[in-house]
Amino acid sequence: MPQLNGGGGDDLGANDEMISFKDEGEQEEKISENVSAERDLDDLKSSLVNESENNSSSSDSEQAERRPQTRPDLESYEKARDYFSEALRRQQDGGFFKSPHYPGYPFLMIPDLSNPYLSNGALSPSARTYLQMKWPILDVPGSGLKDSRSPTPGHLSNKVPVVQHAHHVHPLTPLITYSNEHFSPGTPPSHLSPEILDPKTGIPRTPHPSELSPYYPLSPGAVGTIAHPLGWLMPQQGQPMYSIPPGGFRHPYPALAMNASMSSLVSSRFSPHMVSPPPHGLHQTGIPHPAIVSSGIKQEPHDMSPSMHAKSPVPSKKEEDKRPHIKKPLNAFMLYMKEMRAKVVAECTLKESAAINQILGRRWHSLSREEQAKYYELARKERQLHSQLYPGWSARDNYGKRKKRKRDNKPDSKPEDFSIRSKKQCVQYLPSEKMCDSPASSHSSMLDSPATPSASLASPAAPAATHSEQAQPLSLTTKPEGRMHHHYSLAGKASGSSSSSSSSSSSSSSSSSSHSHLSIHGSHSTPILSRPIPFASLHHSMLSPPSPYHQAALHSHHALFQSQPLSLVTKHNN
DNA sequence: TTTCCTTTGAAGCTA
DNA sequence: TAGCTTCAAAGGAAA
Repeated sequence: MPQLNGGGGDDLGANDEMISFKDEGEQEEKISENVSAERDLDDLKSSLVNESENNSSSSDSEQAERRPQTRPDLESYEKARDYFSEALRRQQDGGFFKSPHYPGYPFLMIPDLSNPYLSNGALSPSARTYLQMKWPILDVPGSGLKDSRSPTPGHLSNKVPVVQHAHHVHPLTPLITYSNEHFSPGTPPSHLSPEILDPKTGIPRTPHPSELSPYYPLSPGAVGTIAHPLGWLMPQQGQPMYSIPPGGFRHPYPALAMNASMSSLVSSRFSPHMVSPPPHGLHQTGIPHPAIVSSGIKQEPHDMSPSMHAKSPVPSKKEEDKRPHIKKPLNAFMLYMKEMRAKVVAECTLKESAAINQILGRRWHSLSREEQAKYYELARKERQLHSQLYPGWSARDNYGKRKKRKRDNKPDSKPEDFSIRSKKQCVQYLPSEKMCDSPASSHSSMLDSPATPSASLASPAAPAATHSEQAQPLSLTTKPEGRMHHHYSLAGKASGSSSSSSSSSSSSSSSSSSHSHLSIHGSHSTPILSRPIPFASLHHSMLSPPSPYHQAALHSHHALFQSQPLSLVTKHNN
């Protein structure tokens, strides 16, 4: 959401972070973000179970009432115990699950990138500081850069026996593209070492390539030829986001080559003049930007041939096919999602990305404005880097690369029809009341999200108007159909006010994902201001002073949801 | 094997 | 310019 600075720039926007997702009747203090997150997960899981179990028989209210009971007492107890113990442990560990530490922004904190190490080989304080930042451009899979306090996978969660990559990945690891440290000839300082505990032996070990950041990963082939230093570049979660084709590193000691090229990369990125796009889609460093992928949507690293260019002026169809697919830079939420996904997965057995994404979306909204601002800034940097690496690239280039979704091929579907469809589909991942309240609790984030990253940076304060969507009763409705926004556009146009159409009944689902329905959930930033400001929003954002606002918002939020929440939750039966 | 689902945000497109 | 669409990640589920 565009930062409305008019209001004095102070954050009216950070309200949502103050709104914790609580179970019905839960009034106790928000113990910790972890706990609430755990609850979210639990709720989501429970709701999923409930929905499948109660799919066709129970009414919304019934289900809502019954829902808490579906959770066995024992399980609840254990979960609660786990929550607290986990929260306590994490606090003791330094609060890994506290908001990630982003003391500043990389470009502001690079005192001496060319010589990060002290004479004794230790990382200089300045360099260390830099490394702890997220460097959007330089992706250091070096999860090892993670805060030393970060728990190792082994103790992060006892629920997940397997190594959870993200756990030893620095929160912003995805953005750390390259680090001198990682490409230095020597072994990284112990405190930055990517060591992780072997789940079996408990002995620290060098993480497997697959456990490292996927952001700028090497191709499997490259991996095999590169020793430790480049291990930092290994994919984290199987599928590399950005791959380096074989031959990407031609230097016998890629680490050295990378190290040498680092300064040029850094300087080029932040020097006044732009860097001309490297040939073959490779950066000057010889490492392609993560966004470069082969022509296929999900492409393999080896698909990229040296002959491929990031962008050719007038490519023929054939050439176009061969041309590497330059992915869009990740936005703030995507960066956050990449970072947190593994954590969410680790915290629960839930594996479905759709469900996880819902949780992540809620968490995202629960983040403080400052925390979100960090991601926005990182995303901005990422875009900046992307634009520098691929000056001619446009998001349009990727249009049509994906196969059109079926729903897109239903132009004549009427809103009514659509709603029907949505009812059937939305159920699957809908966590019930929890999900419903999530939008309400979250609206702030979108409000907070800067229209432009720079704006957010300049004034992180969130626009007051945006808050409006908070506490929107309508937000309690369930999500109809994924991708709804595509369909909703019809309804939105017809109704003029999305809220009216979607809110009409509990059955009709509003989609948090629906852009046209933002007024309901307030999930999208940009258009919000133009839309009617909900009463709640006025109440929350306009009338409440920034500081007290959090409290007010929280209270309002709870009051609102306690008064009318679950009834609005609809269950769509398949 | 392909597409869907789900999330938010950025950018492109359209009227 | 407002509003809508597409794509970005991820991985299980469904077709």
